[in-house]
Amino acid sequence: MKVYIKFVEHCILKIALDTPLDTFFDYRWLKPAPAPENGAAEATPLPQIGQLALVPFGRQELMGLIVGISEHTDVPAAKLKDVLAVRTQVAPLSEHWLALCRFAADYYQRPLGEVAVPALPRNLRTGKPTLLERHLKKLAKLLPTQDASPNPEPALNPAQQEAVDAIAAAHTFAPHLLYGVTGSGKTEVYLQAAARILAQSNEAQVLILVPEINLTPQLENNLRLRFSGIQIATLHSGMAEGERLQHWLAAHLGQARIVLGTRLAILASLPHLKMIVIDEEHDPSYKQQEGLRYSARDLAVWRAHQLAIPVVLGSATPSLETWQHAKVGRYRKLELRERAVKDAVLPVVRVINLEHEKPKEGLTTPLINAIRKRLERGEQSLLFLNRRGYAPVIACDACGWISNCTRCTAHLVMHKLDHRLRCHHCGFEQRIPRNCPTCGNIDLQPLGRGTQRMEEGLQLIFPEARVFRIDADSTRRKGSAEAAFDTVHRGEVDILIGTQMVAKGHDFKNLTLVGALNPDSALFSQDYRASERLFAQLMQVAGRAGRAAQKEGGNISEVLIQTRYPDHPLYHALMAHDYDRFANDLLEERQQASMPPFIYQALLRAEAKELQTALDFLHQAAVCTAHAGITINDPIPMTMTRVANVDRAQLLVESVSRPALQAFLKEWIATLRGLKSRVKWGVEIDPMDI
DNA sequence: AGCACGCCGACT
DNA sequence: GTCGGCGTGCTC
Repeated sequence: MKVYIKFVEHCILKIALDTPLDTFFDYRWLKPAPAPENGAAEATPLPQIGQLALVPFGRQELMGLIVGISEHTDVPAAKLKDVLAVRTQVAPLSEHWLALCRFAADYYQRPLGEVAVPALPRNLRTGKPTLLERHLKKLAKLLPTQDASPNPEPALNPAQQEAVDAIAAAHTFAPHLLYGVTGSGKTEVYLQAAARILAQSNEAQVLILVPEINLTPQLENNLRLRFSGIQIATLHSGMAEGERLQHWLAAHLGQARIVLGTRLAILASLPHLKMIVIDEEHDPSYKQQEGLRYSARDLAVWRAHQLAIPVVLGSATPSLETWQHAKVGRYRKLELRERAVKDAVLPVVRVINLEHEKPKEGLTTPLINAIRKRLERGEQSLLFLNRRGYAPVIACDACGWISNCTRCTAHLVMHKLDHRLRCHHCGFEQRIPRNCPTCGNIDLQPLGRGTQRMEEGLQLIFPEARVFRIDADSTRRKGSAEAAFDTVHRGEVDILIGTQMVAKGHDFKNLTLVGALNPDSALFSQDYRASERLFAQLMQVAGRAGRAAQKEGGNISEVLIQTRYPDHPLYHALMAHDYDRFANDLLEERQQASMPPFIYQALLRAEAKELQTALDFLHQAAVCTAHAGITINDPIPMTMTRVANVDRAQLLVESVSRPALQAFLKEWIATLRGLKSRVKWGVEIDPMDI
C-alpha cells in the first residue's frame, strides 16, 4: 500500500488526535506546489506513518499523529478538511513506538491519540518549526563524543556478578527481579549491566526508570561519573519545556545512549532500546494517578517483551505482583544477600510498646534516650512521621466542634507557623480561629501531631540540638529540597524529622538512628495494600541508617518503631529482616481471599454534586450488562467521599481472567458512553488504592 | 475534552 | 435592552 501511492499527488491521512473520541480522523493531503525558484528539482516527499501533522479540528488547530495513509475515505467530501502542515524535520515515530502506544491505549481503554500525543514533548506539538530546528542543530554539535566504555568499575561480589552476567547474557525477553536490601549493591548491578549492554553495539540504548528523580540525584551523578563519554538524557515532569524537547530528541535520534527518567519516560521514543531497569519497582509513583492511569512498570515489561530485551525490576520489597511472577518462575529472581558496602551491617530493628510508655511530646523514653545517645556521639537521628503540618485537626473541648473542611470529607490541618488551617485535599485555607466558631470558647486544642509539632517538641526536649524538618511544606520552593538534603549531608543537622520524602534515595553517612513515630494506622486500613506499602516504607526509611561502613568499634544502627501493636506480624518480619516470609504470607492471604495478583480488577468511578447522582449512575451501569466470568460488586461511596464539593463513588469489577475483563470492559465502556448521563465517570484498570 | 450555539434571569 | 448561566451537540 505504501509503495503504489508513491507518485500520487494527494492522499488521505488517518490522524490520531488527543481527544476522548475513540476514532481516527481523515484529512486530505495535497502535494504542495513547488516553489517557482526551486523548479521541479525539490520533490516533496509523501507523509509517513508516525509523523506529526497539524490539522484543523472544529474551530481549533491540533497536532495529531499520522497512523494511516490511504487513497480512499468514507468521510463525505463536504466534511473532509486539508492537512495544514506535516512536521518533516524530525524522523517519524517508529512502528515499535506506535505499537507500544496502541497496547497502552487498548489495555487502559482509551483512544490511541489520548495516549500517543501527550507522550510527546509539548514543544514538538505546539512549538514553531524554527524552534525545533534550533534544537536539532544544537544536538548535531554534540554528536562526536560517543565512547560508551565505562570509567573504572568497582569489583562485584559473586551475587552481583551473577546478576550482571545473567542480565547481560540475555538476548531475548528476560524479566529479572533484582532483590536486595538497601546497600546490597543494586545500583552497581544496574551500572555494570548497562555497561555490558552498551558494549554489545555502538547504538544500544538503556532506559533506567526511578520513582522520583529529584529525590534520587545520586543515581544520576553515578551514571554521569561512570559513563562520562556518552550522552545521558533525563526525562521527568519537573523539566522546562525546552529542556524536555532537547532530551526527548536526544533519545529519539538515538544520540542519548542512556535515558534516566520517571514513569513518563517509559513512553519515550528509543529506537535502539536494549535494556530497561526499573529501580524500586514496588514504588507507587510508577502508577499514574490521573488522566491515563498507566503503570510504567507494567508497560516496561510489555515493552521489553515486544523488543525481546532484558528488563530488571529492582527492589528490597518487591510488589506482590512481581513477587508472584518470580515465585512461579516467569521472572528470574536474582538475590543480593550480603551488603555490598564493606562491613556494613543491617540495622537492629526494635519496637517500643506504646501501651507501656507514656510519650512526652510524642516521643517515648527509649526513643528519647536513643536520640540523646546519638547527640552525645555526634551522630544523626532521623524521625519519620508521615503527616505534615502541626496537628491534623483542632477541636473545641467545650462543645465538641472540630475543624472539618466544608468542601471535603477531611479535617483542616493546623499549620502553626503561618497561623492557618489547611485542607490537604482541596487547598482551602483560613486563619486559625481565635475562638470556637460555634460556642466562642477560646481554648481550641490541637489534636495529634504532625512534623511541625514534632519539630517544636524535639527542640523543647533537646534545646541544644540542631533540629531540622524536611517535608512538602519546608521544601515548597523549587530546588529547596536539594538544598535541605545537602544541609543534612554536611552534618549541620543533629535530628531530622520528615515525611516519606526523607525515606527515598538519600543515604546519610552519619545517621545511626531511625525512629518511626506513628505507623500503626496503616495496619488496619480498609485498603488491603496499606500493609504492603507500610513494610516497604519502613524498610526504605530503615535503609537510611547504617548505610555506610561501620567504623572500627562503631555502633550498629538502630531502628525504633513506636507502636501499640508490637506483636503484629509486620513488625516481626521487619525485625527479622524477613521480607520473604512476609510477602509469602500476604500472597497466601490474597489467594485465599481472591485478591490481586490472583484476580484482575477495574474500577468504575463516578463523581457528581450529589452522592446519590453518582451512585444512581453506578447502579445503572451495574445492571446494564452481564457477563460470564465477571463479578460486578455493589457501588459504594469512596472512603473520602467528598473532595472540593464533589461526591465520588465507585464500582469494583473483577475477573480471574485478564482477557475476559478486557473484553468485557471494552463493551461496557461503549454502553456507558451511550447512557448520556451528566455524571463525570471513568474506568481505571489495575487500581492501586480501592 | 474543547468550543460552539442557544434560550432564560438580574444588571448598567 | 445586554451579560452570562450551563444544557446539548459536533468535531474528519
